Amino acid sequence: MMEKKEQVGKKEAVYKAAIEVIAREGFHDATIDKIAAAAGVAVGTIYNYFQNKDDILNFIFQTEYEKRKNYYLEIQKKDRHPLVKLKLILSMHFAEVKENPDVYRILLRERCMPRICHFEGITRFEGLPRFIEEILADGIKKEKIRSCNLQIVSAAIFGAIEALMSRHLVELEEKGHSKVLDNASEEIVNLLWCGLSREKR
Amino acid sequence: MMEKKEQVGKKEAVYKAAIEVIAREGFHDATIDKIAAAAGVAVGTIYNYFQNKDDILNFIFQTEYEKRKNYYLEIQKKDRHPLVKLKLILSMHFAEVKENPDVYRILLRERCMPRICHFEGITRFEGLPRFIEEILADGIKKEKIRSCNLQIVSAAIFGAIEALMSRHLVELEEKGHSKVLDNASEEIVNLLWCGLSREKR
DNA sequence: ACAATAAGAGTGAGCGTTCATTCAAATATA
DNA sequence: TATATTTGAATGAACGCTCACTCTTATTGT
Repeated sequence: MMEKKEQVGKKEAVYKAAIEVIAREGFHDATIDKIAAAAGVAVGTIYNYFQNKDDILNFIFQTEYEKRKNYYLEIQKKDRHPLVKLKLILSMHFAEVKENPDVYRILLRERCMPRICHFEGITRFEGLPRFIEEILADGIKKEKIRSCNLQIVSAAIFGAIEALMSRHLVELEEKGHSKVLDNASEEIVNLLWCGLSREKR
Repeated sequence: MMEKKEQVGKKEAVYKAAIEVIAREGFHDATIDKIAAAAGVAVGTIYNYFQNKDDILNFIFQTEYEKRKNYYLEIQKKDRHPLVKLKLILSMHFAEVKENPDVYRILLRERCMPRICHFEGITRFEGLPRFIEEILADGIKKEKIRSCNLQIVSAAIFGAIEALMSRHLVELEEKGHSKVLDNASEEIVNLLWCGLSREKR
């Protein structure tokens, strides 16, 4: 009647199929043929929605980055103790990885692709620790936490988050289930608050 | 008739060339031709010392894993405070990444290859947090540090180490120099000991 | 002379990408 | 309403290129 024809969620279908296949086989072994088959679509069709194979991965990273960024921003502007904010970030990530393991398999595995210029989406992702840095900075300014080296501590926290999610996914693959993340956010926040010292406070 | 095989350090030459090329281009784009050229050797020669391309990467991981494992074991059996041991581990890694950035570019980037069965060397590497776990367990038993979830805390610490090294390498590539690791081990050990609380102890 | 090792052009499989063709729905025509 | 024409999404066989790996020949060492 008007507009284009029916592309009823074809891109969506390709997107979901790509996540499934790339998560299972890795980006390198995830051929266009496999993704097309999983999406129930012809090879050529994929190229109606994506420029090339790299573009698919980039799109995944972009999309998922936006989600996280928005959540980070929301948390950031709350008026809470910095460690409460950090706990929200931890819980968000841990809930997401439980709900969407495939996505995180990709984010964590393919994040370190070499090609410099391509994959803008990946480099964006590397900016997430920046949000943590700002939360810490704000907390120091408001004298809620002690002063520290922001770059180092924020990188360490983000690294810890990633490592725990990786650990969770490995356990999931090896044993079919995982309790790694069950108390992880409490444990980490507690560690960040009082450290490992035995003295009571 | 001197030895069973090998002429003067051909395997060593290939090994070093492989590290250089893989670090620069990533494993996928590091072709055998390039490695052979960098080693000043013919393609066929490489196959006298390595079964296939994967075997080269595996060998790198194996070799480098052994180095770290031995160092971890040495530290582990010292009679020191657990956080002193941890600091030694941090310092060792940070010194190594400064001295041998190419090796760590590979260890950190290619560590998350998908192929399950292959790359035994990589899965070995994933065992390193275990040593941290044991150091912590020992420290708790001897009442040097408070009790905590070993799996979570050790994974977090190892993740923090990796993240800081990655950060260092990125800065190095972007700006040509990096001070990220200059005070990193002190900062992290301090964080592990007293956390971010403002209260004095 | 005889292994042992090096050499590197050749080979074939795999895969990303293209493009001529198809065909059902949308629109125009009568 | 019935029929002709246009449109462009979908298709998938074919293409071309990139490697990992092989194999025959050359070189080196004893």
